[in-house]
Parts: sequence; structure tokens; C-alpha cells
Amino acid sequence: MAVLGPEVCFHGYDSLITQCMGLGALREGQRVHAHMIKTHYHPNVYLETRLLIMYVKCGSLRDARMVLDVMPRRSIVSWTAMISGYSQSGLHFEGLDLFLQMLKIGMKPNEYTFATVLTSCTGPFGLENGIQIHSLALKSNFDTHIFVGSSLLDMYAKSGKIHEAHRIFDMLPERDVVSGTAIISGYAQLGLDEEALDLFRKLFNDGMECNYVTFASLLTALSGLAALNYGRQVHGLVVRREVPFYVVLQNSLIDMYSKCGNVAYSRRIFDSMPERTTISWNAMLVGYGKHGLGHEVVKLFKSMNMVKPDGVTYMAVLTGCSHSGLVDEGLDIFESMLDEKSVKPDIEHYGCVVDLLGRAGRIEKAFNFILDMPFEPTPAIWGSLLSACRLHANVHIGEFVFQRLLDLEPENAGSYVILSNIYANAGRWEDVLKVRQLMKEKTVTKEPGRSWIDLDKTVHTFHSGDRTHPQKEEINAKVMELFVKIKEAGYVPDLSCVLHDVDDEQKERILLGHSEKLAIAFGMMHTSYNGTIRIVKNLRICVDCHNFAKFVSKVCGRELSLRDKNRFHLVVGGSCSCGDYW
DNA sequence: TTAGGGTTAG
Repeated sequence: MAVLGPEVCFHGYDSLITQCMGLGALREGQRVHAHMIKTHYHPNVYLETRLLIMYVKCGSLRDARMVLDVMPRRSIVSWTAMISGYSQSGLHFEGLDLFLQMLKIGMKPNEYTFATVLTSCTGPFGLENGIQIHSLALKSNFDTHIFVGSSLLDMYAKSGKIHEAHRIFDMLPERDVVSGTAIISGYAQLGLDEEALDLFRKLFNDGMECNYVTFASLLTALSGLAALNYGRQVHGLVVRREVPFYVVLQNSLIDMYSKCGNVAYSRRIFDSMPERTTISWNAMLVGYGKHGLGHEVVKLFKSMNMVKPDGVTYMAVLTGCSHSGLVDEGLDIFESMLDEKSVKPDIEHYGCVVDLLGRAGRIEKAFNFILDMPFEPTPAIWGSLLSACRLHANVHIGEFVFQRLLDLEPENAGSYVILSNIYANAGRWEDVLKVRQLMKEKTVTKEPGRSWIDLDKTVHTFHSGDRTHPQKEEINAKVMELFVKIKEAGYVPDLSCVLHDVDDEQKERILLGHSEKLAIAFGMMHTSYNGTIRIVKNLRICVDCHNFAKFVSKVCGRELSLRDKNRFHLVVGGSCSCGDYW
């Protein structure tokens, strides 16, 4: 850094500011600024703006704002740079407020300003403001500018308005890697994984440029689909194209491999990384957790010496402990959160503890824990306790919990099914009927169940009672064949999983049409004897299908890997890695 | 001088 002499000229200051900006050297920057004041040097608009940008880049928004506030004449660049600073720090409200002030004094935003301010239009009131800014951009003819356009489409996608986002994308007079990635990731972030993959294929075939961000977004969609074959292909493509393995991309690969069932490969990538962020650790912890490898979760977490855990880390660790029955370890870690205070536990963390206690059969303790929480219990928390009541046959608390769920979300079919399981387990068939009646009275909705299997570079999807599949007859015959075989080995269909008001024979038929069973049968038909059959389900796996899979694994000597909404179930020799709790 | 897309959880 140059020495500040008694007299520094414009070029001297400019060059010093540039150096500070490049190095992110805030204190040096402040010295340069102080020198100007001390020597009564009056910077022009350009130099003042440079000072402001330097402060933004060095992370001191307070200093930047001070410069802006004392500027006698503010340039559009200074307004935009300040809004950008707020936006990058997540201070969206401040960014929007400044934008409004700018409009109020008659300053006209340019394409830079629009592209920036639109990134602040997130959160509950984000879209409301965003739509108004969109119409302003339209009036000033900036809406089809490539940067403004990609900001706009990203804003709509993040607000769930994916059709509007796609419309804007289609209208862009030119597209590039950022706008293409924005729309793909928009679909992926909404869980519209197939759409994301289809769009990627189309754009890729049209010759779209791809970079590490594009591939990271695409891998998110492949994680969602558990499409291991595609995932491997994309990994290969990344290597062949010599796309730089930035941390973000490696994190996506860790996530993709573990969610596609190959957690050992995730660990290889994790171990090979020259530098890791908290997200790398989180992705690895989540991977172990989903596979029920709780001891690995705790071990890895305890080795996080140089990296600061965040809220997601604790979620991953507590969920991992819960899924593996490491109750005391989980409770200790939750206690440490309360003691250390570096990460304040939120309601999700409390929910993990309810799950931990419930799984261990400490139902009353879990119940009291909910009542003592500093938060209002959510349906998810009551739902977790209801599952525990089913596992540990606690009808008394189960009924109470069901009432709470009935108040909070009467339309959720899941709660009715679990209560019905609880009653059936206790042999209270009249109450099973009552639940069914209750369900009829309320308009209960259920997200349609879907299962899929990734075979021969194609994702085969099945719906419950699927009548559209070209091989439906062979598949149904295979399901029946398996059914007969496992029945001999002691499988009894769990009719309490069906809440339709039909006779038992019909219930059996409905159960046999569940998408998981169709996918299992299809997998049995198309894989070699030794291979693991990998099935994915969009919801939680039902009790009967879980049981079906266990019998199939035993009777047919096959290994099944079932990924449901929450975790993997590795089913081998008649038992499941989840220990029948999920 | 100022600008857009990204990875973990839910």
C-alpha cells in the first residue's frame, strides 16, 4: 500500500481506493478517507462514488451510507451501488426503501439499478413491490435487457410464479448462461425436477453455454429425482468439459450422490476437497443422516473444528441422531446448543427433539417437551408425536394429538391414516370406522403418491393404481406373484392403511396398486438378480408398502433401497435400516 | 465507477 503523504492528488486517491477495494482492506480504505478529510481535500462526484463502492466491497455498509448521505450531488452509480450493497447483505427492505427515495427525488433508474433492486424483491412483500418495479422497467423499456430480464425471471421463479418466469425467459431477445441457469434453477428450487431436467436438455441441445452454476442447479434437480445414472453422466460431462470444481459444484455433487443412494462416493468427494464451507459439511451430514448412519453423523459433526456450524448443521445432526436412535447423543447436542448460544435453536430444532424422544418411546416426555417449548407447536411437530404414538402403541396421547392436528390442518389425510393404524393395532375396529367417517365429513386432500425408478437412462414413474403404463399387465401380474409368495411367508396386508369405505377385498386391491409396489415389481422385472433395486417415493412410505418391501427382500433375497420424503430405507433380509420408525 | 443465475434444511 502506498504511503499517504501530505498532498495526494485525484489520481493518487483513485489508485489507493482501487487497491483497498481489490484487497477488501477496510481499515486502509478508512485511512484514505480520513486523509481526505484531514487535508481538506474535496473529492468530486466520481471519487465520492468510488469511496462508497470501496466501502460496499469492504463490507462496511454504514460507512458507505454515510458517504452517500453527505454527497452534495448523488450519481445514479452511487444510488445503485448502495442498493446493491444492501441487497448483497440481505437488507432487502433498506434496498427497496432507498430505491423509493431515489424515485421520489426524480432520479431515473438505469438497467443496473433495475437488475439490482429486483434481487431485493424477495420475502413476503417482495413480489408486490417487484410487480410494480416490473411495470416501471416496462415503461422505461428495460424489461427485455438481459440482466434486468434475468433478475425479473428469477424474482418470479423464487416467488413460485414459474409460468411468469418462463414467459419472461421466452421473451428475452437474447439469452445467456445466467438467464438459462436462472430458469433451470427456478424449476429445481420449486421441486419441479423433471421440468428442470427437460428444460436443461432442451437448452443444452440448443447449444446453451453452461458453467459450474448451471451444473450445480441441474444436480439439485437430479438429487430430487434420485437419478443416479443422470447424475453420473453430468459428473462425467463436468470433468470432460473441464468445468472448474468450485466448492458450490462439489457441494452439489456430494448432495447428488448421497441422495441417489451412494453416500460412500459423497464422502470421497468430501475428502478430496481442498477447501470446504459449512454447506459442504452440512451436505455430508445430511447424506449420512438420510442413510441412517447416525454414528457417522455424530463423528463428523465432532470433527468440525475449524468450521462454524449453523442452524442447518444442527438440523442435520439432530435429524441424523433421531433416524438412528441416538437419543442421548442428540439430546446432548441440543443441550449444547442452548448452552453455547452460538446458534439459537428454532422451532425446527425443537421438532427434532420431539422426534428423538418419541422414537425412544419417551412419549410423555416428548408431550411435555412440546407443551414447554417457547414456540407454538406446528402440525409437523404434532405429526411427529403422532407417529411415535403409533410406533409405541400409545392410544391415549395419540388421540389427544390427533385432535390438535384436526384443529390445525383438518384436510391432511396423513393424520387420519396414522390414527387409523393406531386403532387397528389396538384392535379397536369401531374406532377405525369412526376415523373413516370423520375423514368423509371433512374434505381431506392428499398429495397424489408417486414412486419412480431410474433404469436404462429413463426415469419410470408410477402412480397409485396406475392404469396408463404400457406394461401394466405384466407389472400387475408381477405384483400378484410377489403377493402370493410373501403371503406364504407370513405377510398380512395392513388394511388400516386404506381409509376408503369399501370391503376388505377391495382394500387389498387398493393396497396392491400402491405406487411403491408397482415400482418394486417393475424393478424386479428389469434388474439382475444381485443388483439393489432403487425406488423413490414423493411422500412418506406407507406402513403396508414398507412391510411388503421387507417380505420381498427376505423371500426373494433382494436388496431394496427405498428413498421416501424423509430418508432412505435400506431393506435387506426382511428388515429395514430405519428400524421401522420413520 | 454501478447489474442478473448457485450448493445444505424445510
